[in-house]
Amino acid sequence: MIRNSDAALQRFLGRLLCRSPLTDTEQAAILDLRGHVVRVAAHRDIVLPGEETGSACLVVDGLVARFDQMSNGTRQITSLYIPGDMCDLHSVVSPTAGWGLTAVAPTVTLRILHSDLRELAIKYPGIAFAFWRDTTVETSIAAKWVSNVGRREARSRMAHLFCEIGIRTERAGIGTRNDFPLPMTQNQLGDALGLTPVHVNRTLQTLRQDGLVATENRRVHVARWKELADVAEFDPRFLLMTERPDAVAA
Amino acid sequence: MIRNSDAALQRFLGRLLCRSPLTDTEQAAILDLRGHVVRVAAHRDIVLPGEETGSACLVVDGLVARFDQMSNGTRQITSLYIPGDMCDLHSVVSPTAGWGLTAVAPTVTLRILHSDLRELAIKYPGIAFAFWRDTTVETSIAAKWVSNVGRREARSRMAHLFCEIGIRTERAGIGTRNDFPLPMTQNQLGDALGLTPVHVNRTLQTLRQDGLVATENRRVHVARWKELADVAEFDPRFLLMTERPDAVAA
DNA sequence: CGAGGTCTTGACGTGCTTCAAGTGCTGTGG
DNA sequence: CCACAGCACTTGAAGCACGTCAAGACCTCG
Repeated sequence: MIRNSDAALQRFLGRLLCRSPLTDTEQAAILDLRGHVVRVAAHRDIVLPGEETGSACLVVDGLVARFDQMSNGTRQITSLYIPGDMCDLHSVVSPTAGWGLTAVAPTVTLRILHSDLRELAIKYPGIAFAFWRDTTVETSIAAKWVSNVGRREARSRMAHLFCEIGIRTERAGIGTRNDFPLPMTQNQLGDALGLTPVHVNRTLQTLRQDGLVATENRRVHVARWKELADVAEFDPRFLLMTERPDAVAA
Repeated sequence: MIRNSDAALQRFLGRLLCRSPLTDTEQAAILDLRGHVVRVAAHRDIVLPGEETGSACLVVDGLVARFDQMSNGTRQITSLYIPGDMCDLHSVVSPTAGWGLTAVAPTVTLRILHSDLRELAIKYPGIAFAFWRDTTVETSIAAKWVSNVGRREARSRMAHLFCEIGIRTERAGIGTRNDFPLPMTQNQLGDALGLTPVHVNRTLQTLRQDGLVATENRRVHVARWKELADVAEFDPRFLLMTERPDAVAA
């Protein structure tokens, strides 16, 4: 249990360091954060739309989604959080807005008090900047999702999501861009892409038939990264990683 | 000229104060910011996709859009900035990502050095938090755009944009929710909503025919706010205004 | 007075949705 | 160890929202 949460904090720190320099003291302060571990079953909501919580939610294992819900009950996933991501970092400065959080797959989370995070940000300006910078990553990804959903057809849209998650999981050390876990049902994939489950299914089939990706056991295997990225018109700059993720071989 | 920029800083300060408390000293520091005024003609790009700049861009007058460009040249607008908004506040902590900025209408901007803003954030922690909080508003709006484009049909989507801009312009003191400037062509409206200009035209017509809105001279007149908000399923919480914007009469 | 952008309209095509049914898997209780 | 319930996935057929193409009207400004 403690092992898990330490590993998660380490991963969170890695994510911050990927974009922001932090002194040893600051790094130690991050790793000293405490929270309690909460396990959530797949398809269980963690925070209901509009609900306010006093703690942020660090993903230790599994997959979490932020979603918006329409009045007819259909959902749109607006961001995905993989292990090492802090779901509610922005709520340190802003109370929750009307979004919900749900466990896409069986998930382990570490709940960390907003007040603890806020204290850290006040005490260490470097951490405040790192946190701020980390939330801009979310903005950038959200903006990309807008153009993805607004201007690309299903096939390209799905390819783009695969590329994004591939790079992010690789960066988090959970998989490689060519083979990574994506524990979502086709239904949830539809919620993320703004498509119906039926069309997700058919679109996925075309990607498979063209030999671009294979899926098995909730993992995505990318057979030809370059071609997939072409279909997606994928430009990784929006992920705001200072190390060029392009560098790695395709 | 100086008058203009003072008014813009005042408006920017008002926007910050709407969500963050600032001491008198901090407020004065914001108002003391200096920049140079740049006028931009309609349809002129301010920052090209991928370009980096050393200054943020405060909208004094007009309308600015952030956009993403597909390889075939089509654009998707990912955020709109009205007078008093700072376009590139997040680039104080993150270099530009691949987005472009364009003047939707004839626009006056005030360019403020990132370094000046960063200094302010370092010197006054209250300002750092206010800036951070301000960027979370952008995230929240972007997330709402995802669900808007992903899960709503054209009519509802357009209604939602009108509601959003109505509330934001009202808050900025530029108009009321029932009558506000929206200096966009139907083409640009399509770029914001993920629709073709032709379909924007037809959709707008249905809203007009149903007596919900009227447009003239680049202004939107909302005839029946309540009904428009219903069509949009508009819930203003995502704008993160501490004062309840609902309070005002419909 | 002409050029070019903006808006409008019509006809037609298509990507995606909807509805409906059926298959296969997995886990659970008798 | 089998029966069955429930969910995920798959497939087909039909419909609709929106895109595409094309042309014409209107407006503004040089």
